[in-house]
Amino acid sequence: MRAPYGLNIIDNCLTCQVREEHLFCNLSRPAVQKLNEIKSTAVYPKSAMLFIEDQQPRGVFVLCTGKAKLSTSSSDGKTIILKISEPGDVLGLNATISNRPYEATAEMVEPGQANFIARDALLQFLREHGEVALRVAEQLSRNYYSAYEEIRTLGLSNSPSEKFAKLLLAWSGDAAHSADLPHVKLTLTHEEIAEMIGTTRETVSRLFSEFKKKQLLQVKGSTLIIRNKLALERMVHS
Amino acid sequence: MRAPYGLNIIDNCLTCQVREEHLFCNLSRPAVQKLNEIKSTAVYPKSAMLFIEDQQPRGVFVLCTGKAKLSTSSSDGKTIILKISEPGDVLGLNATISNRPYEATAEMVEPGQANFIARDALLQFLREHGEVALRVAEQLSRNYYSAYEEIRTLGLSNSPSEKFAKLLLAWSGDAAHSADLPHVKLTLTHEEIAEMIGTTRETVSRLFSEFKKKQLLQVKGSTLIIRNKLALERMVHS
DNA sequence: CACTGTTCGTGATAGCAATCACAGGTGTTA
DNA sequence: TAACACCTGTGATTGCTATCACGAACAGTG
Repeated sequence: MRAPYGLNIIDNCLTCQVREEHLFCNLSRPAVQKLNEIKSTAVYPKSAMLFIEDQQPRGVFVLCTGKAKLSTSSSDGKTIILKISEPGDVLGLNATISNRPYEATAEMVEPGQANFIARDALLQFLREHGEVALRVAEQLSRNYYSAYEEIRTLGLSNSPSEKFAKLLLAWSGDAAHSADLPHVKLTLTHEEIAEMIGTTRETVSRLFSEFKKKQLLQVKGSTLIIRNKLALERMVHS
Repeated sequence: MRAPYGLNIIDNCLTCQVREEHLFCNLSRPAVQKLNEIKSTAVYPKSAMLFIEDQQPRGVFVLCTGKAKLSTSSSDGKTIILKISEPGDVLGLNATISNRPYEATAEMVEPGQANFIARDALLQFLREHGEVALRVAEQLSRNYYSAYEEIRTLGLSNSPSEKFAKLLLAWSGDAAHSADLPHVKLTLTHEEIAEMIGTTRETVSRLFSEFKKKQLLQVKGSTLIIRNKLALERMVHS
């Protein structure tokens, strides 16, 4: 895994190509310029920690390439995964804005690149560019919504099968379709899936078996195929 | 309950006396002035709905007096209570900022008074007063943190007793102490408590019995006394 | 290729909490 | 004061899932 990190750094990933809703997109020319001055780009290997729960916030990370896992854990070792962040996501924004400790740990699950913006520089920047502060508010609001969804999932659906179905549907949402069936690349272990839906590894294993038997899904190597999206939606039925 | 609502309207509760962290506090003179122009005050009876889940956001409510219950529910009737809002809290901010449907229902559990600020006026106001936009970001960030805590509670602690202990500790946090023991006014039904910790009414009843027997708490009329805070903290042990 | 560590599948068991059922309280209205 | 609606306590039962236990599959490494 000692690949040539440091090579092929994407020059300017703040100007995003991907999704419109991202922070730092479609900004005024001077704002973009200033951002480029205060950001610094780095490349991270797999399982690198961008930041760790309870650390004082140093600043935000804008993920350019790769994926990062956001998780939190309790004193007795139990862990929950809150989100798998994709390129374009801004990590550590809440902690940085409110100057509270990072509420989660961000760990790269795939090697990738991220821009770092130090807290002081960011706040200064926001004060100078009021337009962007509102964008930050919107981003925080989106963060809140996804946290909120998480609460609904954990609080309202008690059975693991329901939560598992919900997760599969979320995955199939941003999946490639081939022959009309959504295909998802399976990058998480059963253990990690368990941490996402608040259950145990064994239960996830059994859920896979059960869902395969019911023709809801199919696994080919590391590719997961959703075979009956409708049935999954009925299980969630909310 | 047909009390003389409309009387005794607190003149200007936006300028807050209570807590410094509240939005709309310590603003510049012109900002306060403008706020007073665009707000409108109303009085709500018990169980009045300020807004309902999935409605298009009309604007934000700043609670002046009384308490409001924020809840969300699934199609099969299960409900979770997210938060009991106190005077000074801003309700509906996320939905209003991001122009998505209200994510929860806000219902008055005690009669009270609230200021309403319509969405358009608020956004206009924020654009004109960049200073406040950052404050809004901070507020959203706080909202996120409490949502986050909720996730941790629901996701990391599986047993109802643990969650119940956590709730009691949260209550005792802002409680009056008499003879060194925290006293809490019990305004919620067991049903509602159950909805806060994601369990059933019966289980809450049993938890009360169990905790009484273990000398952890005591109930006198509608007053709840925490008798052994330390033991509760050990149960949560995080 | 043997070795080691991780991931995965699945049986057996036990315990906890949801569910159902019902009786005793409390408060409110006519 | 009677009637009613709601809240509270508690028993009995059942089902689900965490836990323990083990072996198989797999990947990386010397």
